Amino acid sequence: MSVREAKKQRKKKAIVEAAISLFSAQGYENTSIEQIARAAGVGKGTVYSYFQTKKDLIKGFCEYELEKIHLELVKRSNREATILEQMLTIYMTEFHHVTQNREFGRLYMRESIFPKESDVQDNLETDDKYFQILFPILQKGQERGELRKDVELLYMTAHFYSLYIMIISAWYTGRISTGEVEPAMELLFRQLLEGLQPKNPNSQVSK
Amino acid sequence: MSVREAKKQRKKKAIVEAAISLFSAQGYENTSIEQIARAAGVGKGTVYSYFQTKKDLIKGFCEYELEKIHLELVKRSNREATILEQMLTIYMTEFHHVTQNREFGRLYMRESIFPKESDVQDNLETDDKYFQILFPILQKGQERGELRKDVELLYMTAHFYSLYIMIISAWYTGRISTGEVEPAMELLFRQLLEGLQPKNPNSQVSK
DNA sequence: TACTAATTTCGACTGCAGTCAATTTTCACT
DNA sequence: AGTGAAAATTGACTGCAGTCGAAATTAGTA
Repeated sequence: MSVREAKKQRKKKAIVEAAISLFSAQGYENTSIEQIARAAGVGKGTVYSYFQTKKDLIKGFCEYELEKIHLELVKRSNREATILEQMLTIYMTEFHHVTQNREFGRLYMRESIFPKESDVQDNLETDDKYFQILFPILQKGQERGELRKDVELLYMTAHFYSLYIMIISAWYTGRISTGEVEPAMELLFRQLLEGLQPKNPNSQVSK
Repeated sequence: MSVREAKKQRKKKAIVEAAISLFSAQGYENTSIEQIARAAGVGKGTVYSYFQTKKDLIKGFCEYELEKIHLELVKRSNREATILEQMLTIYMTEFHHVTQNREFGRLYMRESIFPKESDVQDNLETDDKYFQILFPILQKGQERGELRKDVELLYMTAHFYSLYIMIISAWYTGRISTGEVEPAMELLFRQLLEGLQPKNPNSQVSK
């Protein structure tokens, strides 16, 4: 790596670290780019040559965190568990990280779920990494007969992911507390697997 | 109504209308509060006495639109149709309005699904209106034996709503086109009703 | 009507995100 | 080492969101 490249990497890292540390200490809104620049020992313009907007700084951090989460998931994964258990593990691990970084998580989800026209494509590769984790699990579920074979894997992931987003939203809006997340997720996943229709329309029992 | 009240109402309306017209003409980002104020014939400070932030102007507009949507839904609703059909009608009507106001819809969904800590409670009442529309439909579905009786109505709505958010997100991120929304929604809703598990784990047929 | 208190309106002001032209640093080649 | 082109860095500058205290308008009272 050339001297130039090395310097760039070092500076980029310094900027992200300064940003995270200041955001954590004073909050995102209360931290100015100029503060970050000074803390990182560079000029304001330099920050903008590495990150196009202030929000991109968050994204830099979150993508780094996601990397860690994905590694953690691979380690934790138990291929012998049921689909329900594996999905719960995956999404609860993810949720755990969100609780650790509530504000960052919120800003990140906003951007990745409803992105500005202009930065749509950035997120697509992050999604790919997700699919790489979920596909084999769900595929195995189909092979084991736990999941229908006539539902495409992409749709399978969509079902689980949509419930995850929904629950996170309910948590952010205060409709459910931290402790209620896991039971709610389990119940919703279970209902998703079983379906909302009665198995036998004429003989259902109220629970 | 006192003279003062009447004036306030008129001004508020003038401001919202000026905002919508300018946002539509030049986009949200390219419109300044000062422009809106001038167009509405008031001072900048006055705008801020009616709306706390620029985003609130969007919310004012969207809530007005939602009102219209809800009325439209009540008119359109056909209580004899299947749950699948009714849910499709409701969410496709909503989606139609989103397509008409792509940018507003995006900003609104961001705010309502992942709101800032400080304005969480504003959205809760809007949600109530939703439930008022969905609950009776789903309840009837339960009575008719189309839906399980052992799933709470709140959870029922959560399932459908979560898929809706997911699809909207897929549309905003360009993963699916406008024309693909309806078939995707129908397929996902159908899968949700049937469940992701095979009915009979040992005798499923690949489609 | 006249006077006072309460409410509303206003635009000058502050602070920050993001831009850009000028300057400095790095690199490739002699 | 010396030179010129390319890339990186910088902070002064622009434009706008949001604030705030002073001025104007309205309501209440006699």
